[in-house]
Amino acid sequence: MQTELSKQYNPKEIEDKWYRFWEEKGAFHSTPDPSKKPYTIVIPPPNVTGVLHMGHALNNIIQDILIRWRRMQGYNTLWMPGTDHAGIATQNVVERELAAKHIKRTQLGRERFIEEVWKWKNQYGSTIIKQLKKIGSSCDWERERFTMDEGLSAAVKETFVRLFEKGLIYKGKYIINWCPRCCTALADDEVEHEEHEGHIWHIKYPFKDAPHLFLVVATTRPETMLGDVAVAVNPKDERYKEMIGEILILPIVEREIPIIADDFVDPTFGTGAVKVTPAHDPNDFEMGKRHNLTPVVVMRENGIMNENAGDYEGMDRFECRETLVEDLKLKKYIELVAPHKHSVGHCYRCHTVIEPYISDQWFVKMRPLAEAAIQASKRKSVTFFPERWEKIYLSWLENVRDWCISRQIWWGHRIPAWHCKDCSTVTVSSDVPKKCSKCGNKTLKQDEDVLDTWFSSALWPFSTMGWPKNTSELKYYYPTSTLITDRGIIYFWVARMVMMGLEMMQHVPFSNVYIHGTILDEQGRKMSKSLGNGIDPLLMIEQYGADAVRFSIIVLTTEGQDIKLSESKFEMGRNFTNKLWNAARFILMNLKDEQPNQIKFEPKDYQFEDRWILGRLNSTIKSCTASLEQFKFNDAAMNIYDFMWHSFCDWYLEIVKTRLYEPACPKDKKAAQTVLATVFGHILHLVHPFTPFITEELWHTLKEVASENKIDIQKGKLGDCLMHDAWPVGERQHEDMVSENIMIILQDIIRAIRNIRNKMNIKEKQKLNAVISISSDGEHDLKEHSELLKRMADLEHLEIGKNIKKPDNSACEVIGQIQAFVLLEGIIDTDAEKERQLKHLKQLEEHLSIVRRKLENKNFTARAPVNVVSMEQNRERELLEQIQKVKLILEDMG
RNA sequence: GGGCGAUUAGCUCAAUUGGCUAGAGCACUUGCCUUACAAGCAAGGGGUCAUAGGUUCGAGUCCUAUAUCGCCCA
Repeated sequence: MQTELSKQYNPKEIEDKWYRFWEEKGAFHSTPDPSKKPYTIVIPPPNVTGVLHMGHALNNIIQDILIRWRRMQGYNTLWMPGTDHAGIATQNVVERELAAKHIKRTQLGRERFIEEVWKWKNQYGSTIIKQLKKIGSSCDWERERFTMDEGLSAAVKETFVRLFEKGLIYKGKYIINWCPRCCTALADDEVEHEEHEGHIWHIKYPFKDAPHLFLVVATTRPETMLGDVAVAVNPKDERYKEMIGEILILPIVEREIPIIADDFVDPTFGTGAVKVTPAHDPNDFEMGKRHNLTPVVVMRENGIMNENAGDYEGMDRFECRETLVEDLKLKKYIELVAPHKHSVGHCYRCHTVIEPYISDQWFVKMRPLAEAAIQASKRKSVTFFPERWEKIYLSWLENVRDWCISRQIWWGHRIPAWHCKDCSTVTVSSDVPKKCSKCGNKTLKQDEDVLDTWFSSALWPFSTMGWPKNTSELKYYYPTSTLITDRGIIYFWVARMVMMGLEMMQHVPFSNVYIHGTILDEQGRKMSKSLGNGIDPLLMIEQYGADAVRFSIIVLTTEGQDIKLSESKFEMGRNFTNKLWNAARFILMNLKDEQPNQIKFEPKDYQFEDRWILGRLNSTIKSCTASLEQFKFNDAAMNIYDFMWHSFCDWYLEIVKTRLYEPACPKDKKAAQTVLATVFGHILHLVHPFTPFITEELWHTLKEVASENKIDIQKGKLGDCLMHDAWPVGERQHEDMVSENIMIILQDIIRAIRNIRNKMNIKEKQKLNAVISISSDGEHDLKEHSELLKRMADLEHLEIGKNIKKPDNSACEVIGQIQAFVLLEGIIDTDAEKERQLKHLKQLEEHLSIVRRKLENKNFTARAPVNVVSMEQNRERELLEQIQKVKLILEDMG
């Protein structure tokens, strides 16, 4: 192995290598093992048509962090991967490809078209999987599933049959959301509503018996009037009370339609009289049922007007609207046209305006299923993080209507229902039935429709484990642990998985749901193809490395908040990985010994800085683990970042250099080397879930160089790769608040001296002399560390003592009870020094006044907890002392 | 119309659930190519915590309004 590292980290040299290494070792693979606790995540299956975007990246980085962390903690972790067949989306993609070759799907026929889709899937379907590997996802690829594969198809059929037999699936003619471009029904939540600046037309409907009199109705979709079968008013509406039961003549069509009374009509909307079009409006459909009206369908499936539209037959629905309005105007049937803002539904796959349409469809009866899902979250069998999403989940379940599951497309799970040619009985079965279940006739025809893709996705947490077979996987891994997803599919997917899990498995599919934020562009807009504001994660990986992308994204991810992203944000992660790399470079250079010996040393041989860094490491391990347990990924990442950079590199590495370069004795050097390598090894472990590639690379090198040089970096046995190594655990023996507190004081003193040096324009290399005076008893503690102080502050001579008087020609800094004097004979800038002291005095006095304001408040001293009061009292005393010192210095300067 | 979220340094975000002088990263200023790292080092400057009330000994944090922006549902 190469142990000489380049000056700058180059992710390209190592990332693919390690991914291959892990995959070849089968390092991601999990098998049921009852002696270990499982930790399971099922991936939100991306569409086979999908290409990795930043949202996927974030989603999968989080999953990978959890999986890698839990794996290191000793759980038997399974991250179940796979893709979704995305019925409409995939069919659209393949249709578009065929269209380029001037082929229509209908020309091919169902079977040949489906062959084409499979061909497409086999060629392009793995694109997103390859991309997931690029970002380092440690999925169990041996178990990769696809919603259309054999096992999952069996699960879909089984579920359909069971629900049907239980009466939870039914077929019937209802108003559904129809996409005239995709030519299929959609579920309610597959419709996206948008505010449109439209119009409202007030149309005059003449009375049959008095053609010069009119009833005026208001509509935003005038073309549907062709299908009107009544006009409705509120029975309590005084204006129309007398007219109920009268007959109107539908303009243009000249159909006779009655005026009916229905409580549903809102008298304050429009004119208070509404046209009733049961075939083209959900409310009117219900009203039609209540009044026994026969719906008139005026549109074909593709949005073209049909024979019931009379002269408008053959026109597109919007063309019809325009023409019809013109005709109504000409014939003076329009009373008023007003601009009107209203929400219009669009197909979530192709954005075509949705048409409410009466049609024969399959439905899942949602109430009983939803009720169980509601109870599950109320008793906390499923917990949302952040918890506010529970309300969103509940409100959907509480108001959900029956789910239209049939789609009039070809790509998907064909409904396992067969219609008898003779008695038209429907036989539902997971195998092809030989005869009609009622009349025994053998000529059966399978239902043409396929199921909503979300129907199969809803089964994902158990269908991927082999259900309906009772596999060992199912027994071991189900229910899964955590689901990580975006808020956009709480209804589509999360709620439906809970319903199906409860119904089919009698158990929720996961105990925790973590909802992460959405990635936005710099201006806070959603990233979209049409805006062209997306950032390609693969391009970013190419430029900055996968680890840098992962780390940057995670640092930006504060719990559940959206993330404004720009390319430059990735520099942060790149700098972090480069810092890690160079820290490793330094350590590796300094572990190398000409004649490595097994030098024995005891814990008592550890120096102050060793104890300090081990203590800091210990608390970092604890806080980092605690953050991960609470899904606070950015806190965990920043914790390690801060420790690695600002404690380990900035201070420990610098302090320890003398021990490496000019050791007092071999033991001392060995101790420093051991601590250096041990702490860095732990850092690599802690960072590994965030930046798996670079840490794996550095760990292997570190391990090798350490063992060559007989440096024991980890008690116990070492794993063969970092990703299978144990997650660090905090150890009491390393807790060391004493060293931590002393180090804070030493750092303050060093910073103070450096500050003076800087303010007085003294070159860094120029050695200075200094005096440190302390007004309390801590002088021995300070004296013990005088070598550290001298080295870190670049001092030649240092005198430490109690209450030493300010030396002449010195600049001073007051740090609590300590005064640091830097002797500057001939170089001191008196004015600058005076200014510094005055500024400090002002700060101290301001602070004192804040503290005094509190203490002078009798209510404060009486009611605040004693510790808070005594804290303020101590502070007052300290401030007074410091002010005194600064004043003396100023006096001394004249 | 209903619900949710956001508003803190020039920018992007934190703040352990009400208690030290509100912290990071980027940007900025000054000085350094100091043999791990200029993707770096050292030292700095920078905040009326959206606004107005209220609760409290004490509010960025809790309550009530208001404003602006965003998301979801109808």
